[in-house]
Amino acid sequence: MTVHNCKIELRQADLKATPTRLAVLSLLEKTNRPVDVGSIIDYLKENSIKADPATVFRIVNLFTEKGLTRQIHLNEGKFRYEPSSKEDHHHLICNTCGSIEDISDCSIDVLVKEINKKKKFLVKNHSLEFFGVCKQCQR
Amino acid sequence: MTVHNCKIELRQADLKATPTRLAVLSLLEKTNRPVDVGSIIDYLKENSIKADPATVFRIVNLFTEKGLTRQIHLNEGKFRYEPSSKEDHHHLICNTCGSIEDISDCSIDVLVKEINKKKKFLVKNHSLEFFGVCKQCQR
DNA sequence: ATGGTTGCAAACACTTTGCACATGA
DNA sequence: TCATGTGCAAAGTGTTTGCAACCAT
Repeated sequence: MTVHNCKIELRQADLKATPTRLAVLSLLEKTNRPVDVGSIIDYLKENSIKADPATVFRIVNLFTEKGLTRQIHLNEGKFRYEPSSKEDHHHLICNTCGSIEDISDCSIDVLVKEINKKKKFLVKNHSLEFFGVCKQCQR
Repeated sequence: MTVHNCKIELRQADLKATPTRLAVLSLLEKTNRPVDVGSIIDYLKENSIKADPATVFRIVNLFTEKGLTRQIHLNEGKFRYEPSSKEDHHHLICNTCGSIEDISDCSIDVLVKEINKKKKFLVKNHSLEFFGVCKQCQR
């Protein structure tokens, strides 16, 4: 996702395209794992974009509100964010090395339908994460 | 779960049965939804058991470590705890009224097996929560 | 020009930690 | 008695907020 594309994406969400927002969005787009605010700040620093933590929190909250990103939680004490341009998926989190792998072919829809029928509960979204040991760490 | 049973449970986990621990454990056992530390402290206050927040955090962490409780996260900024005596289950969280309903008949095992086969990832545990609108709030 | 965006400082919520004292077994 | 549990105070994260200055459109 180029910076130009990010600009368009921001405009479509009715957001001004400031340097910090562009940087955050393109970082999220290009990183293949959910990112927390701390890492975003580090990344910005490395790229000589100075931004206050408060601003970054405001940005990710706004992005999430506008549907540009998803807020996810991997049982840490903090939230992570990933672009909602990625198709709906879930994660395999390795407790040993901390790697995060995506899985997308999740047949959760069946469950959702069943819940709707049995419990009359209208599922809007769900979180599903798997914790364990990745292939590399198993030896 | 009686206080006496809680004593036994604590002893089995190699933990001294102090008044605060007994109270926390029996609260968790008798409450039918996952409880956060704030609520535990409120409950203790109401029952004139004075306990420092630090102590309560230590207690739930110890309980979780010893396998007496499970730590769960419902996309809030904090953790909740439930007794692991309850069979493995998941939750339906209503975004409107905040109600939390259990669902236990979750056919996730199939998924877990598939992940193991396809990705060679060894799943130790998983989190699965559904967010949406409960029956009552749908009108 | 002006309304949305940011930096700064302060505050907040949740959680952990060190240490001295207290207590259950 | 003595290892273990607790209270208190302090500090550490992660996150939000108010306000004045700033900047993208």
